[in-house]
Amino acid sequence: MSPLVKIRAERDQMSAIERRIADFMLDNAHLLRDYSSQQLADALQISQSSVVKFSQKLGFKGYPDLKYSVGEAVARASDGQVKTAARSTRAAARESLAETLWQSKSRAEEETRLINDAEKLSEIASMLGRAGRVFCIGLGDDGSAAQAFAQRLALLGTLTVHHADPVRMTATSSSAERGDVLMVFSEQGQQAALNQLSRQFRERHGKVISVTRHTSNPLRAHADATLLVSAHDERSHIQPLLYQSALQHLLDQVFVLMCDGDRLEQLNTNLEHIEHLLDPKL
Amino acid sequence: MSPLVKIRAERDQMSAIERRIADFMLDNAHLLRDYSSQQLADALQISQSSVVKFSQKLGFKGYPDLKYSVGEAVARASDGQVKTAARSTRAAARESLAETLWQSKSRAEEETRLINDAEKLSEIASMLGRAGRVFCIGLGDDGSAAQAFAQRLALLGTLTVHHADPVRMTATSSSAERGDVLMVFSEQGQQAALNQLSRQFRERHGKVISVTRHTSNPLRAHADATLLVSAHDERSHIQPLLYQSALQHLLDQVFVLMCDGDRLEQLNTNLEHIEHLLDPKL
DNA sequence: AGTCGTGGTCAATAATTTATTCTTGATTCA
DNA sequence: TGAATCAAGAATAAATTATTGACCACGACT
Repeated sequence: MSPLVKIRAERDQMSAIERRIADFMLDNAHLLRDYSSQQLADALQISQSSVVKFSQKLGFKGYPDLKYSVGEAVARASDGQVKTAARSTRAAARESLAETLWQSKSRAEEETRLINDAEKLSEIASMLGRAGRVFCIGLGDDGSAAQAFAQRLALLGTLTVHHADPVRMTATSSSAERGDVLMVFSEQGQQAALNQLSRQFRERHGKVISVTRHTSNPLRAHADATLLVSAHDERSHIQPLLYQSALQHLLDQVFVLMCDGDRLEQLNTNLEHIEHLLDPKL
Repeated sequence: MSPLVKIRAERDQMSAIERRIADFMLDNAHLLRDYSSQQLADALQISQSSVVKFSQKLGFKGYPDLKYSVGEAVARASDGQVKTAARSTRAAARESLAETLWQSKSRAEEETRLINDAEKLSEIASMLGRAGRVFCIGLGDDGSAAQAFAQRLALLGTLTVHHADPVRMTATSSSAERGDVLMVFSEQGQQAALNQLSRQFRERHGKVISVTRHTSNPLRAHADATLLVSAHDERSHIQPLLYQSALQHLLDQVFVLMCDGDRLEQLNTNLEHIEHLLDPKL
């Protein structure tokens, strides 16, 4: 996987200095060839060891290994540019909104995929599958996602409750028991009310799954399992769309993983019921 | 120029040892990443300095520079292959759920893009922008999408109401006036209640935008403008995911199209307000 | 407040890798 | 034969990279 995508994905939970390095590399990937770790450190006014540590944290053997990898990525990328640029400039200019927006979503999806490995998703899916009751909560856009997911779970035969209001949720969750699961949707993970709710839920021996942006945040820190989303765009009206899209894809995966034998049957039964419910109304 | 081409070109006038190095690089270009100059020398039973001199003779700053350059060349060369080779055999089988599901979504998006041309979307965006009031309605999954879209519109400063219940909606819409817009979300477009609501709305000189699957259906037939979604999968638990994704993308496009000067400003103001609303709760 | 632990940074330094120098030996040509 | 040239390797210098240990900041917990 491209190191640049990886850097982008991890950027959010980096320290200030690491983020400086990340930004520099993202901005000047093509110049990296001429930088030793020391020169890079000087350029950013940081220590050389920080650069090395940065490289290792990302999973590379060391700085030269990262550099080599970035070189490959740049080569690939600029190669691709040649191909598309050759497809006449007009074609690129007339690229529809649909296409560019979808590409942005794809990027977000890729970043998100990198930070949620398959085992973790399976684990979460089975956690939800085994759960006695599942509670979903989230505010604003997160609330929509939470609600939609709750409905999907319900179709699979899992007893699921959705709340938009943390206060009422508190009342409900005070009856939480071992085996119950709480899914908390909070992009920034900074909602005091939700964090408190989570703590309370865990005290009653319920499991908490957090769904947040890939930053270090208190909600995520205290959850039994975490779903992480990475999505970036400098335009404030685009970024939420990317976040929602990546989040939705993550939830869809969990949903699909839960669709095994029994539950799939249950789902089909429910879908039939719904169809019957609507059909006669013609 | 690719270093590999250069090496091949000069190979004929090299000394025996240089030729050994050249051959090794040409044969194992993709493995070079893991070789230091010393390791390469050991592998070929020659001295490390010979490797360095070889690099310099070819015009590179030194061995790492040559190595970097070979890395680029390999990346470029294998880039094209990867795209086609990855399609076949085991690679496809071991592709993750995330990837295959996203590919399905991409297909659905593409199909959907083809049946909603850009002009139509612009037209719908401006229709919503000019609207006095906007009403959104839908049942089940369609309801979630309708609700989320309504909230986005509201952030843009457009007076928007969401309903999940057609009966209550009837009451509201009886006050519809010229300039109002009704968006009806109904995958199959067969909901009698919604169709009747649409008719009633048009009688009161409101505009109706239908959002349905790309089939011939009564709802779509009687709308002033239509958004169409195409998404197919033989698996009953997958298809709704694709439908939702393609639908969401379509709505996102309309939203983005509406984000011009004034409204974008309004959006940013609202987002700030929301942030303020949440922050102090820490 | 206190302090324990954690995580991040840097300076110093160790380790590794790369580049240069210098010597040797082989070859050529006057 | 002997001077000149050049490739190659050994030794070594230089550079780059990696690790260590000390320090500080911050949050959690008492």
